[in-house]
Amino acid sequence: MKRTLNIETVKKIGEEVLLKGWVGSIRSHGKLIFIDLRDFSGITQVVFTPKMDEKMYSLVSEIKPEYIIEILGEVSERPESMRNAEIPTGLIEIKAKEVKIISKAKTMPFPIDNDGYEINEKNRLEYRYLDLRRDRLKRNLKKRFETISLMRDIVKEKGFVEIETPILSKSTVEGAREFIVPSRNFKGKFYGLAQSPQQYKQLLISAGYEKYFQIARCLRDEDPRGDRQAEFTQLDIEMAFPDSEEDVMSLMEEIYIKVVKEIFPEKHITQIPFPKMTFKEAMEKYNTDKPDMRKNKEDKDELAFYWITDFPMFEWKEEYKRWGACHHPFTLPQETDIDKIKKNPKDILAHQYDLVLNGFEIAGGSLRTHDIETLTACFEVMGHEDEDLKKQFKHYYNAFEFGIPPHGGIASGIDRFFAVALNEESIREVIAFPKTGDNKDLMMASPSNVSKKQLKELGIEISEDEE
RNA sequence: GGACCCGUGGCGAAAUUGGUCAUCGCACCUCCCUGUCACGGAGGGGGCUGCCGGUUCGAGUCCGGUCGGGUCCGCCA
Repeated sequence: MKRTLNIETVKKIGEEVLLKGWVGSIRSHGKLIFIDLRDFSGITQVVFTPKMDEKMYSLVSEIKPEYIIEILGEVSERPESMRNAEIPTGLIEIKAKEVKIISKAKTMPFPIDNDGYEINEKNRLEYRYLDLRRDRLKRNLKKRFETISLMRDIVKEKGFVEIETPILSKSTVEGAREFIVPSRNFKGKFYGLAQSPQQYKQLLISAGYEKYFQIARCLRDEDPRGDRQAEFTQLDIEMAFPDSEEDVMSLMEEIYIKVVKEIFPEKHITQIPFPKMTFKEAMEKYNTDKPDMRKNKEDKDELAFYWITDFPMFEWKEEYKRWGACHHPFTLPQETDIDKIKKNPKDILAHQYDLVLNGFEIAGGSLRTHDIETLTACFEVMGHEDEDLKKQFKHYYNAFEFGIPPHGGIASGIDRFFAVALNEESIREVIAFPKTGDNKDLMMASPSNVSKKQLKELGIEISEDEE
């Protein structure tokens, strides 16, 4: 007999069904026993009485919470007074005829039938596979999937093509610290894990893939925060021949408006079209480049999207005593006079824009430089020696020499969006297997030691003295 | 790299100024219960208070260190 999902039972009153799932609460009244059976679709109440087969009935007393069981029974409408309006299947219940225990379960180390906010995260992360059983995380991850699915549909409709780019990439001096991966074939050399698909997507543009997108995994070896993980997901977009920044911004805007309308209908957006503010104005008025522009901060359902534009091109990096890119080195300066760029880096603005939501930066993008002279000037400002630069970005320069159209794009950190949209304080609540504040995976106990053999193959020695 | 917060049975919390205070709820085990849906009732087991050291006649309660978790700054092109 084919299995019926819990949610489908309401359509099968009077029919015999086979249900499979996890045991939730068990309410025994002696002879009459109720079990809430849980599957991915929802919960159904199953009733056991002594009328059923004697052997089967005695088996019921062995069932404990979180056992996985199979129920053969009849869907029956509940008498008026016994209906439960709280659950979608509250109108019916299953009169059990047969029961089978498929998998037993130890007692859970912490409750999973609540939201789990009060449980120490150490425990939740160590037993993440149990933590994921709770409704809150199921709901979050379902919404996450629905949103990503819709995002794909929207950009696909507009002719964008999703292309996967390498995770195993190259380490570069600019940007976030990368995780590095030792090469076995070339001892002493390392890959860098991609901190974003930035260069790849620009090269795809040069190759004529005019509208690119990717639900892309990015990795950065920086210290995490409540809104940051070493490993996170971006909706990454790039397009050739944009008429202006507006082309990119309006696309991202359209995506988020649709997502809110269809996936989060209970939410309302403060202002459409999304208002714009220059970086200068934001810093002067709010002393931050990601101001929280909600009108009523008590309102859980308010989403205040805001564009911050006209970022400076360069910023002084005190640590290295040189100029660095405010966004990234490929950003197109608003100044076309190369001499001015070199002479007054601090005054140069960039064609760069960030999307802010309730005080969180949820997207950042720019038009990119597409002529070698400007690109070279920018690198010179940032103090890279010419030779050094050519080595680092050789492929990039070469590609430019073969021609690349004007282009621009944006990347949206969707974990952050989900955290805000799902009223979660931390993005860990919208990621299935997140890591701790020092990038440990408590469940897998990673990072971990590797064998001497593995190290030898890689030509790596671990020094004994750790200072 | 830095600052701050937290650490009591499986989970969550409580223990006046350091002195029978290791308590409560949930969970767990046993028994009773035919209409519950956070079922109800009776009884029971389980901790020496993250770890190490110090102060004190005496520390869960004070001090130092350490380990673990969190928040923030740095960092995050």
